[in-house]
Amino acid sequence: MARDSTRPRRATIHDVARVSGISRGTVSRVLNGERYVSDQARVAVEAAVKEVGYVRNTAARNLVTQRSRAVALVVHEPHSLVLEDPNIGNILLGTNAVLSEADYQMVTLILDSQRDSDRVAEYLRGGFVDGAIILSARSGDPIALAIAQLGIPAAFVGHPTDTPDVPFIGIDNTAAARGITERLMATGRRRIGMIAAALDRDSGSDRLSGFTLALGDAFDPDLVVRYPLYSYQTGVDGMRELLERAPDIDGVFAASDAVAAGAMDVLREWGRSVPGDIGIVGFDDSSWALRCTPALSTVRQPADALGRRAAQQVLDQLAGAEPPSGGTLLDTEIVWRDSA
Amino acid sequence: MARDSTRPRRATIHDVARVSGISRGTVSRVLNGERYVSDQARVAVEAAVKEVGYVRNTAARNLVTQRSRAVALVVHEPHSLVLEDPNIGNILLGTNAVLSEADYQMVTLILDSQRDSDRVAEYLRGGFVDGAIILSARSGDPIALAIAQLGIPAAFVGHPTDTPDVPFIGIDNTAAARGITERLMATGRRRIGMIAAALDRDSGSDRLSGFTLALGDAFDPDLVVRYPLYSYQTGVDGMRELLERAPDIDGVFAASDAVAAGAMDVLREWGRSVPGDIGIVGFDDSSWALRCTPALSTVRQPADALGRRAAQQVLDQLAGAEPPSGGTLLDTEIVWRDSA
DNA sequence: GTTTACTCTGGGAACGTTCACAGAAAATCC
DNA sequence: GGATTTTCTGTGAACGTTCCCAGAGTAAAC
Repeated sequence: MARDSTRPRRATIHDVARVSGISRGTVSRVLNGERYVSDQARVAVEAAVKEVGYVRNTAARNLVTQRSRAVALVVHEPHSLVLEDPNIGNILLGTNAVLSEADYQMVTLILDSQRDSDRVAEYLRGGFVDGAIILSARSGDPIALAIAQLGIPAAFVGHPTDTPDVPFIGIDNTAAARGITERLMATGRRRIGMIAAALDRDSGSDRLSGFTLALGDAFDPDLVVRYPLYSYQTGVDGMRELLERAPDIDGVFAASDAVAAGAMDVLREWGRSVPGDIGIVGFDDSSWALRCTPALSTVRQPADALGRRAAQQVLDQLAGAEPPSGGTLLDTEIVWRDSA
Repeated sequence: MARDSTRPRRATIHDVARVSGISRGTVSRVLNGERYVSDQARVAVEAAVKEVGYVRNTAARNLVTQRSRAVALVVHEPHSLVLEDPNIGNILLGTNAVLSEADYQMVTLILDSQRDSDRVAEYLRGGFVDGAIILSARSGDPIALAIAQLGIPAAFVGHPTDTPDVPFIGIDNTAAARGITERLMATGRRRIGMIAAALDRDSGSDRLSGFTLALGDAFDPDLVVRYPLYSYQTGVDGMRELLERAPDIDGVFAASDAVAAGAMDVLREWGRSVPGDIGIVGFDDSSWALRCTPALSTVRQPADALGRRAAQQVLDQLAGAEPPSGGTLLDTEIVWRDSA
């Protein structure tokens, strides 16, 4: 290619050594801010670095130090969900913030199919990254096993793992769901239903468990409808089904804010007032919540903090800390607004 | 750290050579799928690779080949917008799909402040990546200049650049806005307003230009309200302002779907029927559009394709192609639903 | 004044690949 | 059957760092 011939060879540490009249070893020490360097040498090196426009070659350094200063963020979700899920973006930002502050790169791996899954294992084994943060909704994820076997510093975001060696950062979906359901019950509702979703994921099944626990004896299995996805459409379909099954329903716990939004639109359509006729609560405190009319009561999930904590956990392991067995559950918070 | 002592040294190409009884050079040829390797040697090497669990050391390869097989995705947006913008996620997925198919890594750099901007330039110069894809909403972005100076293979997503050397992939916001406005006029509306947003970005100002062009002599500056962000709240505030200024308004072009959603909720509040009393159109064809009632007529923006094309453009340059001067504008499509 | 400790420097070796080259072996050509 | 081409293989060198060691100089301790 034409541009290669015109682009000058990049300056190396040897150029800096030559120009500054200081040995390669000392230049390296200056570059890494080590002790035992005279001021005189430091100044000379810094001047030479500027003069020749030196910037360190990452590959060479990685080769000799046997690390890459990069951490993978593995997003193991069907592609469509990556966009739907209001938390993933925040987790990503949190992770990125912590890593870049520690001068680490974030390498994003988005994978869907089984084929990809093998590819990822390959990367992780290949030393391309020093550690990994895995976003995965399901327990028993094949990636989990690969990570545990590799013994690479890692952390899961989202749910307890089967592998005690790999720590996780998550929230207690069961307790949170129970909490907001109890709060809904405390408003005096008698016939409370749930639009459950994503029961193949821990978050989905745990939220249903929490709901069941809260209701106790008052639990009526007929008032639970089940759908595969956390989505607006799930809310639309689920609310219709609930209204047909139990026209006297007066409270609904929607498995996510998006679900709640769909449900509220159906309620409006059916002429039921919220919170007058029926109280409704969601989960996530995503941008959906404020956009509903009336504003949605929901559980705030600290997505940004999840990402930050996971990144920090990996950095700690990289610094030599033992990974805590088990994991960390971050606190959720009930945000009570006007929908119930 | 304890785990280091237990973790065995990783197998190298030398181990493969030793076990297979084939020389290092030939092993390398097998690994890279080069010609001039006997079947016998190939089989022996493949067996040995499996036996010792060999996986190539990326750093060593990068060092000698002088490339990293990684491309940076630079997202230059305030953090909050990264989440709000319905297109960024799709662009990211498109980019990721193309890169990973070509066996390239995607390194995501999200930056906000000026400090970060310097850091990114440093990475790009440091050979950490072979190329870069830059998502930037504004022309005149400082990153643009840095990229152009570096002469590193790159592509912009989103808008024309000031730097002719760096190609861009975008859409023609002006033409698209003009198109949908004309379509709205064709439904017989007489008093059409616009809720304009993000006029500091090319997309925002171009959409306003398109609107102005479409209306021609019928353009009434009083019927344009301006807000800083593409958001639901902008739609709420903007629609109220328009209704106060011109109670007889019968058509609205909202600068984005989110804006349109906010506007529609205000219209419902004010008792104006859509599309009976007033027709409304948006922009993006994001998940907002279908979620509105009635479903929103809007302009479909091929976000996934934008990401794909940009990635392909960078890969082509990496393969030796000359970057096209100027750029590529992808087609948009009017999606006509029920809101107008 | 000798030991001991600390500070600073330079250069060899190594990290794990790929590439270029030379030469052997096999296939093809006249 | 010799010359030429093609296929295949092994080895030395290089990529640009960091780490380690040896040694020189200087300061502190006895």
